[in-house]
Amino acid sequence: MSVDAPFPLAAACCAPLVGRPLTAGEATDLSRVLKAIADPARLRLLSLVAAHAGGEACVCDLTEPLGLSQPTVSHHLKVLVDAGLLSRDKRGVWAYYALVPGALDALAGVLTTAGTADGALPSSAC
Amino acid sequence: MSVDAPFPLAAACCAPLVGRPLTAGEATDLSRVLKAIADPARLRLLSLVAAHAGGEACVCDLTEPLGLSQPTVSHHLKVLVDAGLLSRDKRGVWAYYALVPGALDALAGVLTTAGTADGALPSSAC
DNA sequence: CCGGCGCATCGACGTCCGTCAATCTCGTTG
DNA sequence: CAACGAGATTGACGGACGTCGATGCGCCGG
Repeated sequence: MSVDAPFPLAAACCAPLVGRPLTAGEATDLSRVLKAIADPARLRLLSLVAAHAGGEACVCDLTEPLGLSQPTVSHHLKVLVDAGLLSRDKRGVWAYYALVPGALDALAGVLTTAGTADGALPSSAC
Repeated sequence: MSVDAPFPLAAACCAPLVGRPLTAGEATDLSRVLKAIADPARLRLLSLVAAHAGGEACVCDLTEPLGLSQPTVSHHLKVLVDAGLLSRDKRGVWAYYALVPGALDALAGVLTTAGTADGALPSSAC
């Protein structure tokens, strides 16, 4: 029951954080996604998945580089999936995780102080 | 004693998160800055300071919009200053907080999956 | 059909975090 | 010099979070 909003990033998107004060709801939604990546283990998981061959990796490929137990890695992966940053694809016995295209870029766009007036975000963000 | 690294963003900078696996130290440094903004109250503080006239605001301007007590607001501001995202300028009795230029953009650059190959970060990031 | 393997879930424990009331410091003002 | 006000610090409390061992669930090979 640790997840109530399946994709809070969608609500946090298009809220530039700089330029106008965030409402309490916008801040809560955005903080939900930021909390998902504000952890060393989950940051390393994201980079490990992104750097893996084919852009996807299974749990067994991630436990050893992190030095964490398999249930802990599975828990962190679930947090990232619930935040809309990773996708899960179960093929046979293995579960392959991959980056959701545009998710991290949308987050970066929210933090950018340039005001989204330049070409930093082509079309995948909103 | 809650702060040991005065500017962990400097170490986390130029670590793209995507493209090569993060080391444990890089992930810890980056998570330190992300934890600073992964809070609804601190996100609203950042947007309130940025949207305030002159780009700076004192504590008395921030307690009422947030609905939090003065010590709590002061605590959150200290966290943001320690993370290198806000600057504190005490003039007389009042303490004025302002955004550190380029800090949020550097964070956004770390999250961007484009590989810093485009013109998203002009020159202030690294 | 059954044993093994990959992964998710559950329950528990220790720690960290957000919040507040109370207090302290220190410029400003009368 | 004394009183006031803005802000920082302290101590304490409740809840959330990260981690693990044990267990449950599906899929595959013998």
